[in-house]
Amino acid sequence: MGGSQDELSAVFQALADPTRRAMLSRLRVGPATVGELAEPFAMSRPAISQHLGVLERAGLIERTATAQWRTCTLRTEPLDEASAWVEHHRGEWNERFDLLAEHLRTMKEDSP
Amino acid sequence: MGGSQDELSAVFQALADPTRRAMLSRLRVGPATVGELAEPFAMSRPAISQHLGVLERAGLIERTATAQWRTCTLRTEPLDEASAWVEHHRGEWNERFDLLAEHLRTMKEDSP
DNA sequence: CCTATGGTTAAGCAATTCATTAATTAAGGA
DNA sequence: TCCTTAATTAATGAATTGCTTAACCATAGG
Repeated sequence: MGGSQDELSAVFQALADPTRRAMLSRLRVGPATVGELAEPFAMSRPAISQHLGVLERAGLIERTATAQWRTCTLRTEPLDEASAWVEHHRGEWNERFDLLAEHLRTMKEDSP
Repeated sequence: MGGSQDELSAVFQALADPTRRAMLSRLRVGPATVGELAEPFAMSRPAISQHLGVLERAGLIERTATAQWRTCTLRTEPLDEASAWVEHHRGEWNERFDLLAEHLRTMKEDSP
């Protein structure tokens, strides 16, 4: 099996947890420190750190260090593969929708 | 706790395994018996049965019994929620794309 | 009834997941 | 230097996952 398969598994695995999904939702607004990400959750910091590790290993976030803070940034590329898989399995109508989506995506790539 | 009990988590968890994804891909072509689904995999029947249990609990398949065969059918509804989540987190351009998708979806619902 | 076929259930095991607390690293400020 | 803040690493433990083999259930057909 290719590494691409495992990548996709890692992404879906990362998304299979409400805490991690909430973290990604927060990061959609913009980058945040670990403390800011931890704030909504009644959970120890090491637990937060481990969740961020899962997200980072799946390629869904990036952690950059400035002083004693780690700023986390959302990375959406891995979601493209996940999206492609899901959309491809959503039935007959969606197959036609996929073609439109791909067309629009191509148009976007071709534009500045 | 290891298990997340909400529906969306169960769907992503079910998709986080290459064997289960391959099973769903096979079912996209049409219904299949457990034996037919098991055929591509070097894996015991109980293992197959357990994977199908995960898919069924996530709502992604339906198992109906006729004689001694269990026919499995793909159910795509749970993928809608997963798709919505993923699409919603795929960045700025995709937000605009979401609007288009929703518009098309509405048009589809309004048509016979 | 007996037996083969198609699947599931039960029990067990190694590996992983998700959480904890305690210790550690690293930077900033009095 | 000492102390606080920010976050990670280490060690631990309970629960879950993904697989196995052995036993079981249900149906079809001599």
